[in-house]
Amino acid sequence: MNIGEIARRSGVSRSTVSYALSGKRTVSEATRRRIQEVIDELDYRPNAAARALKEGRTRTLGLVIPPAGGRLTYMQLEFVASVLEAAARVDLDVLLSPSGGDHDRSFERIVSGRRVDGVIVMEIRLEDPRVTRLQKAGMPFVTIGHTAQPHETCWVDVDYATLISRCVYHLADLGHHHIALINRSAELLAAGYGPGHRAREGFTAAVEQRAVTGVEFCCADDAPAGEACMEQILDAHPEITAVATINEAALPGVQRALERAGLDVPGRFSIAGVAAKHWAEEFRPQLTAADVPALEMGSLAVDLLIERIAEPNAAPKHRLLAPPISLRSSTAPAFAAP
Amino acid sequence: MNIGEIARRSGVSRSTVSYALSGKRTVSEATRRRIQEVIDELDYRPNAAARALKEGRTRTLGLVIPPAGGRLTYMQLEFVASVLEAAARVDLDVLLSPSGGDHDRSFERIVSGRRVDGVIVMEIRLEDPRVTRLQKAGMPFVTIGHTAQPHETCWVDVDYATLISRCVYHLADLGHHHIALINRSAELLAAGYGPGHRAREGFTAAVEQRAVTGVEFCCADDAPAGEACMEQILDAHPEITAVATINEAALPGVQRALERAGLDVPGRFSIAGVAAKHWAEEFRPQLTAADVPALEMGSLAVDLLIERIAEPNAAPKHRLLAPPISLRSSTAPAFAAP
DNA sequence: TTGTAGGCGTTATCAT
DNA sequence: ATGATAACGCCTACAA
Repeated sequence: MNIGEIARRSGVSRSTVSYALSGKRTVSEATRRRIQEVIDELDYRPNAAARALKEGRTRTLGLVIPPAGGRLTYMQLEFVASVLEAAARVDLDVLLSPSGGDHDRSFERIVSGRRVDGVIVMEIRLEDPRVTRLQKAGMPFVTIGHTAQPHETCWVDVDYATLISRCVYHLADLGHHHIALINRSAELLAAGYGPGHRAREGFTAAVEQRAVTGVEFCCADDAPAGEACMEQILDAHPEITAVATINEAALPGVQRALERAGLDVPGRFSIAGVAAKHWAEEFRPQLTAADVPALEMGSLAVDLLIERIAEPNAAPKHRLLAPPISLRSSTAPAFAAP
Repeated sequence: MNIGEIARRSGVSRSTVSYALSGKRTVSEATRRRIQEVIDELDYRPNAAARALKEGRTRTLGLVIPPAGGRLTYMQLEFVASVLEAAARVDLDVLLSPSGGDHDRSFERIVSGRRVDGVIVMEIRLEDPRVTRLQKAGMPFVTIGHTAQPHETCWVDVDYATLISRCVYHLADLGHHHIALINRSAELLAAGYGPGHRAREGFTAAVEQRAVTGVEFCCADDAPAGEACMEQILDAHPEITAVATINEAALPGVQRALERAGLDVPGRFSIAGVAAKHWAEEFRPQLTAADVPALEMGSLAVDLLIERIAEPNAAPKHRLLAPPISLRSSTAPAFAAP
């Protein structure tokens, strides 16, 4: 089914059908209705490829997610969902590319095959070959997280430094003098993963400012690692009474280790962090945390990208989000031995 | 950058470039190399829209996932990841459409806009308007789960009836005489959600065959609902000593309710179910469960779809998977009061 | 071994 | 208010 067939059946020319559809020139009400009837009957819809070829745009966005191997965290998942939703709202389709590195075929297809009008890239590293590639290809893009050259590109990010600082302040205010940071994995940090580095910075700065002692632990993104990490903390640093964390996937394990050690939260041990709201509320007791606004970030990223596609040469825009900390039930004054 | 430019710079005609790329006719080694050099230099890649228009296929698959509102379970997430991976292996892109109902714009764009060569649809209902729509549009598709007319379509599914039966047999063999089924939500069941219905069938049949008593509970897909449901079971049916479940998302809540009730698993209470392996292993103690082979299902679905695209009129193929139950640590002989 | 030319389905310019 | 027509970039039958 194509526009020619619709034209034939409605007894008009193809251009009239096209204009009736786009509204870019006036079409008499009578013919418009006749055309619409035929269209409805055959449920015709313009061929996307032909339109893309002619218009030079695909009405499709690319979303580059971490490679399929690693599991998505709830935060990432929520973000993907919100991008899909925001794109659907403005009638854009989304092509997913699970690629981390540089020479990924699916990534290459998307950028140099002009399959999409713009790209959103998740889980950006401080030095990220994908960003370089997109810049070179002249493909509009927005990143989630930013590189070491933040002023050059469009991005949306969470201000992990500030948020972790706030967690530390909050814990210090409650009388905790020895605080641990449970960061993301050492590999991720070594690879230049921004949130990990910025959490570290915020932690170090806050700890110093409040004159409490702070120890950082790296931890892989899953429950068993969280359990092991928490055990190690309790074992090696019995003086520690509170943790701050950006590693939401480790939380169930952290929780388990504390339970096993017989440490009541928050009576004997406090936890504060940065997490998806859903995750924070599943924690028992519910987690005092900065609720990462993943939903908002997704639609923000889509908005920025659409803007950038429209004006590829405008100055890059960024948004650094620092959501407030939601006080829930996982923090309390430091336990004072009777 | 287009094929004409490559041709110009290599001093050959466009067709020669095209043939050099596709290999569909012999090109002298010398010109082939010259062309390749130019291509590498400009990193040219054929425009996907032009190619799709000419060839009548997009080299893209559609993946219809549950609408963005509801959260994906780990099983679903794993499935999505495996579809992406399987598609990437054969150089196909994947367009995601989050749509449940019938008149979804993104779904319509995909099917009647010829944006994809075929579609994989998740979370099929027994009567599913999307299936009808795809059939009417003549779009090749594979469903995850099947409708009430299973012979008419291609699908991959998990044999929930058999798996839940096996769970019940296992529990009965251990001496449990009163067993509960924690099913998915009542709304889902009412909407004709196949897995829920088949779990029910398998449960009823197995309970009858082993002459034990069985009670079914519906439960929403999240931890709080699981907690409430488990509490209700313990409260209303103190004789029950074991549950079988297909509701993996409820498991953390179930676990919590049992802990709070002071019921050791598996000493005092046994649990067996159907879950993503990851989920089963996160449960404490690790869950005796049929590990849903989500990864395998994804690549199976992609294979079936590719086959169907190639032979749209062949007899529909199906695969009903019944993975074995992995014995872990959540089931034990029924507790005998001393 | 290589070149020429037509058409895939749209949109948009020009003409009526 | 509407029609004819040229292009978008690619592939491929046909010609040389």
